[in-house]
Amino acid sequence: MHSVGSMTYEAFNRQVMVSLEDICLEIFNDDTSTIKIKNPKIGVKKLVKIIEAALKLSNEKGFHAMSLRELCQESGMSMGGLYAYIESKDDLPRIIHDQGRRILGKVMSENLEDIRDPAQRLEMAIRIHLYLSERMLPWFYFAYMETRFFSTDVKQMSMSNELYTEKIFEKIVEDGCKSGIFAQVEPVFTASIIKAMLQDWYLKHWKYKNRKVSVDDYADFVISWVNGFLIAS
Amino acid sequence: MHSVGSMTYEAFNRQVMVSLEDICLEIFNDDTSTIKIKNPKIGVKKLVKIIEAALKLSNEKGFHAMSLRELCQESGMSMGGLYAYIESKDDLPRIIHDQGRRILGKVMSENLEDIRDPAQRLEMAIRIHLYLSERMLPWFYFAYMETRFFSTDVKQMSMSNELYTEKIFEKIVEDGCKSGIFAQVEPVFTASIIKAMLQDWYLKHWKYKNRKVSVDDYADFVISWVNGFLIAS
DNA sequence: AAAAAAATATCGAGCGTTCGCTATATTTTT
DNA sequence: AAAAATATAGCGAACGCTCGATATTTTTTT
Repeated sequence: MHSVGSMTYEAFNRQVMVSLEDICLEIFNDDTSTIKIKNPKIGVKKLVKIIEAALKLSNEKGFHAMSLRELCQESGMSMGGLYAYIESKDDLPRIIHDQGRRILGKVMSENLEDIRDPAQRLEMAIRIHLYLSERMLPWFYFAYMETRFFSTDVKQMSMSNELYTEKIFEKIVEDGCKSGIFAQVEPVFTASIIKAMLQDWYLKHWKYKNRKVSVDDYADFVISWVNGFLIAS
Repeated sequence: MHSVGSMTYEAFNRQVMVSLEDICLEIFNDDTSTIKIKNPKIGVKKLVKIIEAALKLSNEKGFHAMSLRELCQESGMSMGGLYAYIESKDDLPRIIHDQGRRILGKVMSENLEDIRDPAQRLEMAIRIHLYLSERMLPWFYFAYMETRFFSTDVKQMSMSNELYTEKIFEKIVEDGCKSGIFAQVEPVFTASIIKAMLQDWYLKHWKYKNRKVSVDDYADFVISWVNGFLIAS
């Protein structure tokens, strides 16, 4: 069994390798119908640039307000060139969500699979989620703020993503309650509120940055709060 | 001193009168330079329709994606008619924020002014904020989701709004710590997290509606969680 | 290994459409 | 009839998107 007491953001960064290139290669190989580029070396490199530029501009001024001409300038390509990678502007959110979903799923399951104790599992889940959102902040922000604008299928993809995370916390709390380690609480409610705390980190990032609160500080505080409720009460 | 134990959403609705007409009359009287309508009876009525329509469409598809032609159709007026009430599309967020800020400030201060006990004061602040956000859900959603897109002055107005609320909670927690009623906690952190919980109510409203969680249920749960942390630990 | 040919990737001007906005005409109210 | 409010037609600009031309890379031939 793992010892999770010493997990920090620094350790997370050393341990968890999520290369944007790797994920973009997967997307490149999957989306052969929309991506008209053959050479993976070229395609992946540009895909990375497109996603980074789209996230940057969308988070600054909103996806709708971002024009494709701006996106071209930011990612260093032309209108025509861009359209070798997407079929329409609405393709972008799908590509971006694809990328995030793959990483989130991979990292969460990898880090939780061999921790059995509910309290340790809960702490690890909270830390991993916070650390990953710190590392992929633009993606988390985008996924939260822009989802409501998109087509039904992208919206559903995003919602299932959200429920996936929430279910993880529900399950842990439920197990902890059953085994008597946690107090008898409502798992659905509890998971909701834990999630709200985790989201506050990436939605109000500027606030915590201004106050010089590190992600480790925040993680410690959330965990102490959750434990205060689940164990003391 | 008030007894706050029995405060419910129903009681809030009976007690707290926030008429959209009244607020729009105030806006109408203040914005004489931008609003070119003379007759208050006509002007206020249309102003209400414009605000309601703008909130509805913005929350559905985003402020940027909402065209003024759609807004005209939804509010039952023509392009020319609309421009008797606004100088530009960017006027709308300012008017909407104006309206919300007035109500929020009024309701919060009115309901908190004569409660001294920190625990009661905290509970009342949580309930009032939740109940008000339930009643003015489109406004709260709009204020949260669209702020980042707007001009500097509207953005600052919105941020000062946010800090105003946060300061209320900070102050209460601080007082409670000093007087020994609450455990020794970090007021800034604690206020942040309480705020995150309150925001979750109006940001994820569909989720709680699906689960048939009423705003009273949610308020009870938040308060029990906060008390669990502030008093038990 | 150099040259020619083919395949791949990039470019940017320009398409039709819709945007925010306004000048002018018309209707309604006083 | 004067004033106030509304409706309409249309402006220039910017939008998403396309397409023929061009540059670059890879493959084939000599």
